[in-house]
Amino acid sequence: MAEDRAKVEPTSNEDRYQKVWAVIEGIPAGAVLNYGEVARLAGFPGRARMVGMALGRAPKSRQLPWHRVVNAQGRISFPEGSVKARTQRERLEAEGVEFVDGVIDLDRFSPQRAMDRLLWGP
DNA sequence: GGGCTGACCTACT
DNA sequence: CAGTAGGCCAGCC
Repeated sequence: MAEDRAKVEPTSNEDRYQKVWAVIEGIPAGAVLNYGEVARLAGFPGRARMVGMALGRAPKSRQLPWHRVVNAQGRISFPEGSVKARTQRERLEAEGVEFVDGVIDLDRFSPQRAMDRLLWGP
């Protein structure tokens, strides 16, 4: 019946956002992930845009480390010079993330590398 | 319900 | 290296 059809899609969008937020909360300080990677880790490959939505709709009470999410080119996805962009950059640099020409080396500042630094030092 | 937008990505030229 | 094209899909008219 119609109810069975409804159960084919058990997860609501709210649930999807919860998964996305959980992944973002798992990004260690000093590391960044791009939107597509967050989507993939949350179980939604190819849906990078959803991550942006989830971030925008995240409740303030959640205190997400939203600044650790950048785009696939390693650049901040807010208009350059905007308050948000500057805030994000400041927070990242405070954690040791380096910008070269406004670009972050995603490989060098991946969560994996961050964990390595934690264990082995810089 | 159709159309547009957007904190995006990959692949290809 | 830059620029384009197509894919993606939840919100919001």
